[in-house]
Amino acid sequence: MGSKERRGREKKELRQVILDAARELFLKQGYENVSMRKIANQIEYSPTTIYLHFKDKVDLLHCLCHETLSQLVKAFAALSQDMKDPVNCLRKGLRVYIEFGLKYPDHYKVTFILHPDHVDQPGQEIYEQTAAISEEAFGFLRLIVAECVRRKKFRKVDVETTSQAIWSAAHGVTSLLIAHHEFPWVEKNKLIDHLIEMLIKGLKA
Amino acid sequence: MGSKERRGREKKELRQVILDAARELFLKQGYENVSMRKIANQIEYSPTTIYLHFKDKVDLLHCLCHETLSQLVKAFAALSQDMKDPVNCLRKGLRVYIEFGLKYPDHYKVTFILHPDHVDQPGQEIYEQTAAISEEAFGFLRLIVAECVRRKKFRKVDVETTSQAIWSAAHGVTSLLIAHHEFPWVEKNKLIDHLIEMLIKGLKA
Amino acid sequence: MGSKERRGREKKELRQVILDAARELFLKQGYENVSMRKIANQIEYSPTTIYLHFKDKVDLLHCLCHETLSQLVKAFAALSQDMKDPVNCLRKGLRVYIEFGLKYPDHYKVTFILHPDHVDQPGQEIYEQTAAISEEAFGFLRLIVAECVRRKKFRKVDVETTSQAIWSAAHGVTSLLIAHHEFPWVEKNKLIDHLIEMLIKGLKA
Amino acid sequence: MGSKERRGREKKELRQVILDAARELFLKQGYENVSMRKIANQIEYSPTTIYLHFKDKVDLLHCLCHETLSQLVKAFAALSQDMKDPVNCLRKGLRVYIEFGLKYPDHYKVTFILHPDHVDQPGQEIYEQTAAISEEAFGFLRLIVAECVRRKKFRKVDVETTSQAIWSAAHGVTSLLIAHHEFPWVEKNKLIDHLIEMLIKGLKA
DNA sequence: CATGAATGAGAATTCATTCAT
DNA sequence: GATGAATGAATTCTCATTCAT
Repeated sequence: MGSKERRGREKKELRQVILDAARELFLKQGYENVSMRKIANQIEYSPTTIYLHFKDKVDLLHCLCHETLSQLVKAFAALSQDMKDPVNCLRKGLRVYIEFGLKYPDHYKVTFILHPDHVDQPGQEIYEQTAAISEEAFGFLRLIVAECVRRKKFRKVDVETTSQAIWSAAHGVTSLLIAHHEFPWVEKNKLIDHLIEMLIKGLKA
Repeated sequence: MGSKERRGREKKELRQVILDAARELFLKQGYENVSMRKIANQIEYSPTTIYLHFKDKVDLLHCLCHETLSQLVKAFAALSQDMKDPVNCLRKGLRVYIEFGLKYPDHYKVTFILHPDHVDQPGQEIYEQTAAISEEAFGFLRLIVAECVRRKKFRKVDVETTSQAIWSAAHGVTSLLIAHHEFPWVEKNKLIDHLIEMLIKGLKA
Repeated sequence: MGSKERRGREKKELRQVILDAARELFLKQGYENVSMRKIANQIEYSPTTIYLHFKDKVDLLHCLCHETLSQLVKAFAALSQDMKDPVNCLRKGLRVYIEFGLKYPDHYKVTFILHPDHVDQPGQEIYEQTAAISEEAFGFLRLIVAECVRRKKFRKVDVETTSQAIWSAAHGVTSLLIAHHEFPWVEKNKLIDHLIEMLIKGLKA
Repeated sequence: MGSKERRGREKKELRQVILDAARELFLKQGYENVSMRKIANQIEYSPTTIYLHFKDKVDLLHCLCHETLSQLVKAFAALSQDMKDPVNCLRKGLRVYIEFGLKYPDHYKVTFILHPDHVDQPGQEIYEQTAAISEEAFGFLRLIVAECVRRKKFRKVDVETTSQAIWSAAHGVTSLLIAHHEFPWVEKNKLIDHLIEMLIKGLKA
């Protein structure tokens, strides 16, 4: 039943196939509502097979997060290459961050929303990795804000405080949009743009 | 096993005891990871008893949110009595909101952070109630922003969009401060004030 | 909720009110699917109250059966008063029996279909009563058949064997119609009449 | 507790083991009073295991019925090969049916007696299957009756109605003999023969 | 590398019933 | 006579996971 044909998908490494399926399902149904069996069915392998590639369900999620955080970092890295216009760079960076959250709400939740206590287990290798890469991502923000200040695009604000405040605001929209579907939000992009512009205006020299 | 002693809290209404226990557990372990049985064990009653007070698990969550929102609404109502200086009123309002969250992180998390969205089933009575009171709370913000615009303290921004953006930002700090203790935050009040001022500056006429 | 108003029903004895409600519910939903609470809600009393009048759920059912069997016996008794035309009397008697079963399928099931083992507990007073009244009912059939033979309306068949065979046939339609809703039966009355006439024809002198 | 030894019946397909245990329990205690756990305990497997072989409890019941009906169909098929004397064929067919029930009372009860009707959900695959095979079995009876009429052995009765009436009668004896051991029946074969002859006489041309 | 079979633990929920009042 | 509060036991069913192969 099901795990027979394994329709002609390109020979991606199975590990990646699993990750992709899991991501898709977590996204559609939420981490807690996706069972290993569902993932297995989706990819037409047996549940057992997943355990050959991932220690357990949490591991799967962490790998997913790591993967996606890497993408975020890459996107940030690309962005901060070109710092000719640091304000625009910040603008774009925030967009990227927020959209990243909206696209992978479950990874976002795990990484930025949930209390780490019951998902992360400090001390585990994968946890350290996630923490590190997460810090790395924040570094870009700090960098860009610093550049804005250095180039007098922004008032002479405290870089750390400002970066944290900006992150907070960006996290705010992201998480609310993710968690509160039922609220009568104005058009999503309008909201996001408005917030970003407010922040930038509030910092302009 | 356990349901024998029921330490000296017999007087508190059982309903409230359940709500408190549920909130605490939902927070520590996440809504999906808390079973009715766990709640029952916590309060040293049988699982069945919970069903005498709440229709089901979702009902429990909704009641929890409702409770929190009611308190918040009360605080806002007091504030918006005096609108002489609407900008200051907004400032204070945001402070109130954020501090409310920091003071009652449990309530805040359950209401604004956890909120598994498959839990909302439009059409159910309790859903409408929560939606209504949530709308009521947000209404205060909208009111104040509108007043700021009307009195030309703010640019001619769209009131709804702006209100949502402000709420987002406020929620951002609140939730990050609550959930990410481990992050090397700058001094809490400094961060909060900085964010609030940024927002206000970004809106000034 | 619910047990407050107890709408203006005539002051039947509560016991009877419970019996009537239970009969109705058992009928509509089946014995196993009716909870004491459902019955209580129906009559707008508390579940506890039912236990003031009936030992337990099985007791309730037995009382119901007894009540209805009494009616059956009464109907038979009335019928067998007038034996001018014993064949017609048999015809009517079978009709009464079958329709009784179709009208009170749960009582019928308990009394005639289910293996007594797990519902009846020989030795209990109520069980003996039901057995006795059941035997009483069969007696009428025996009586009528005997009369048909005596008056040469029927061939010289063995009365006991014939009575048992007739009962078997009547029980057959009744129980199949009750238990096999899904079968594409011809019109119910047509089937019943046809069977009865077949039986009678098969016995005619 | 218990699921350790799994006495020497490892070879029988587990699926069949489950079916047998379920049949036995459904019979002794009634479908509604048998839990998946009870079945599991009986066979000394975990409840979960049952779900590897059957979708749910209803599925189990349906498979049980299907199994029984298949056997009956086979027996009928053999019989209706030779239709030289259709009346005699009917006689034999009824005998086969009744004796089948008496020989395998467990199968018979589950299929024809218990059958909680809320269990049938038209539209489900298994339901259609059961309906089909049930129809198939009944088809033999219809066939034979039709032949009796066609060859003027019987009056010009409605074939469908007559077939249903005959089945009803046959079911009647079978089920009463199975379920009501305690009744003072005349000699079993005498009763059966008497009923069959009555039916046939009642139909003769 | 992959799986089929199996399981222990636990999920939400409902039930018949009792007890103190 | 009636009830509100409470419960132990049971229900169906799902889950993450493991083990022998």
